[in-house]
Amino acid sequence: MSHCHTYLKKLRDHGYRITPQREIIIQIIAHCGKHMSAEEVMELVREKSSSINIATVYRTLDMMVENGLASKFDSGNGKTAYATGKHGPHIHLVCKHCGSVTKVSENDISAFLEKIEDLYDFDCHPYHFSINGLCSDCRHSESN
Amino acid sequence: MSHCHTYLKKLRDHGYRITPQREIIIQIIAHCGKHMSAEEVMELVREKSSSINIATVYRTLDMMVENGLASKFDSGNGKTAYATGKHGPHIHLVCKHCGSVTKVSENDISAFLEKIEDLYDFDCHPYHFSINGLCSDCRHSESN
DNA sequence: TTCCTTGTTGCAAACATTCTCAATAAAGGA
DNA sequence: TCCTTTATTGAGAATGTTTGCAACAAGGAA
Repeated sequence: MSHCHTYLKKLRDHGYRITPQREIIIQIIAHCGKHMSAEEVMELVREKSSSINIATVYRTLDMMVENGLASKFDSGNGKTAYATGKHGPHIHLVCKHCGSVTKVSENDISAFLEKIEDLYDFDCHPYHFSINGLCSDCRHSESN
Repeated sequence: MSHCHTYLKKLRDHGYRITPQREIIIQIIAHCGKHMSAEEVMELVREKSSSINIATVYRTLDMMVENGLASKFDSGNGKTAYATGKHGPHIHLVCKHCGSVTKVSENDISAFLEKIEDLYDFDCHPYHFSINGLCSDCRHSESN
C-alpha cells in the first residue's frame, strides 16, 4: 500500500502546489521498498519524464523531509539516502573504522524514543538515523 | 586540558605517521571548545601555516573519526561538523521543519546508550548524533 | 474561462567534499 | 647519518548538493 495520495494531500494542505514533477517524484519514493539516493530517484524519474531536473528532485525530497513525510540520513557511501516513513523506525550502528552497519531492532529503540518524545515534546516519527562508534571486531583488534 | 598528545600517541600506535600538518590540525580541534566545520578548522590552520590544503584537513578529521578520536555529524547548515570526544555525549533533536535544535541531556541518553552497548557489543563513545523530527511548535501549527 | 499572484522549475553557477596521482617526506633499518 | 619503503601531501579534477534567477505554471479570484 502506497501513501502517495496521503503525501500529496498533506502537502496541498500545507499550501504547497502539486506539480507533475512532484507527483512523479513522490510516487517513486512512496512505492519504492527501500531507501534511495537522489541519483537513484533521478534514474527512475527519467523513465517517466525526460525533462525533470536533478535540482527539483533534491528540492522535492527535502520538502518531504521538512514536512515529516520522509527522512534523510548519511548512507556512508558519500551520498545522502532518503526514505519515506513507512519503513518504520530504525537506528543504524555504523562503525567509524570498518564501516559495517548493525541494525538496532525496533523493540530496543521504542522505549528510548518514547522517552524522548515525553521529555522534550518532540515528535520523532519518522526517524531513521545513525550512531557512529566502533564495532566489536575493530575494537578488539586495537593495539591498546 | 587538551587531549592533543593522547590523540597523537594513539595515531602513532595505530601506525599513522605524524606530520606537521596533522599536528597543527589536531591541536586546533583538540583545543577548541566547540564543534567546527572543516572550513572553520581551515581558517585557524591558515593562522599557523600558509600551505596546508583543505583536502588534508578533511583527511585528518576523517582519520580522527575513523579512529574514535572525534565525531562528525550533520550540522544542518549544509556543512559537516566535527568535534573531539571531550565534549561528552549528546544528542541533538533537529526539527525538520524549522531547523531548531534541542539538546538531550546526558542523563536522558546514558541508559539508552548503555543498553545499545550491551546488546550490540558496539562502543558508542564518543557519540554525537542528531534525531530528526518535528518540534512542538511546528507540530502544533500543522493544519491536521 | 481568464487573469493574477506567487510558488516552482530548469539551468548554470556556486559550494562542500572526495578522489587521483605524481612528488614529497616520515619512520625504521643499515 | 644515509637509504629505502611507503604513507601522506598538494593541486586540481570530479562528484554530490545547494543556490540565484528569470521564465513558467498552479491554484484561487473574478
